[in-house]
Amino acid sequence: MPELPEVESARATVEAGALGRRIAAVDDTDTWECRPHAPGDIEHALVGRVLTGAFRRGKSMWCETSDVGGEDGSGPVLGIHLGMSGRIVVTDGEGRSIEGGDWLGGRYGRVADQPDRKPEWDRFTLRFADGGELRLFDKRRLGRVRLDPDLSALGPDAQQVELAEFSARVGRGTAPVKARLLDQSVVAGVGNLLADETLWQARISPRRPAGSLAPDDLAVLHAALRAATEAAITHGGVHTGEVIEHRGAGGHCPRCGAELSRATVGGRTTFWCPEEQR
DNA sequence: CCATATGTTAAAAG
DNA sequence: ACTTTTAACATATG
Repeated sequence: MPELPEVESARATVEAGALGRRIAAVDDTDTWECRPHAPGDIEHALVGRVLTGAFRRGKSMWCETSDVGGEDGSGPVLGIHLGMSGRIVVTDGEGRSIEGGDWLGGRYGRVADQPDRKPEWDRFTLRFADGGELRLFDKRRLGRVRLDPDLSALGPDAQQVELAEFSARVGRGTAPVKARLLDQSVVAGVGNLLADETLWQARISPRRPAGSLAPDDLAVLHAALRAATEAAITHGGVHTGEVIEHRGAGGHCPRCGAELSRATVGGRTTFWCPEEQR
């Protein structure tokens, strides 16, 4: 699931439910997701501390920490990447999950049950002194947890980048514009589905060389990215995009009815409307 | 067995 | 040297 909107929901969940709770134990024994740390490294860094803030840039999120009663951010930083299938679950002392965010009516601190998940897919766990937990469960195991992550290679956040910088970064090169949108060092946060939705909204072909886009094209693309991102956050995920539900064999454009084209662009399966997207 | 999957990245190619 | 593409990564599912 995770593209920028899902990571933002995860960040909001951590912010709403996990801050200020004393960390009593840590399971960091998955040496793949916690690489290059050895088992116990993250545990020793975090036990006895509390999370003091949850932040995000693109698809990367991180939590600042402190000693109990200490100054916010004085402890190590806990970096989390959800990979292809990772999700965050925060539970209260009774085992009920806590969700935060501006989606589905904008209720903060909502308590809800967590659907289908298997315990063996838990890859990393913080156990709080009150009995609750913060878990990363990740079916495909491509997520990552690490201390003091290096985020210097990330471009500006796709939700916040302004038009001038967006145009300068995206509107150059010979690669297909979709490949540039997917490049996290150009702009951070756009994944395969959000790219397709954005390009569909902007009526721009994913195959257009990025450098061929006129300033007006880039302005439309920028607006479409902002709109698609905001809508996905509000509606609960990138899968709620207008064209996303039509991605698949025999899918048709929900605007004009033309059959969607399918090809690999930027290394990923891509759907677009051959009539409207030029 | 083959293809597919909402991500990242090292290596190869251009 | 810089940009672009491909393959590999670990795992599940149809």
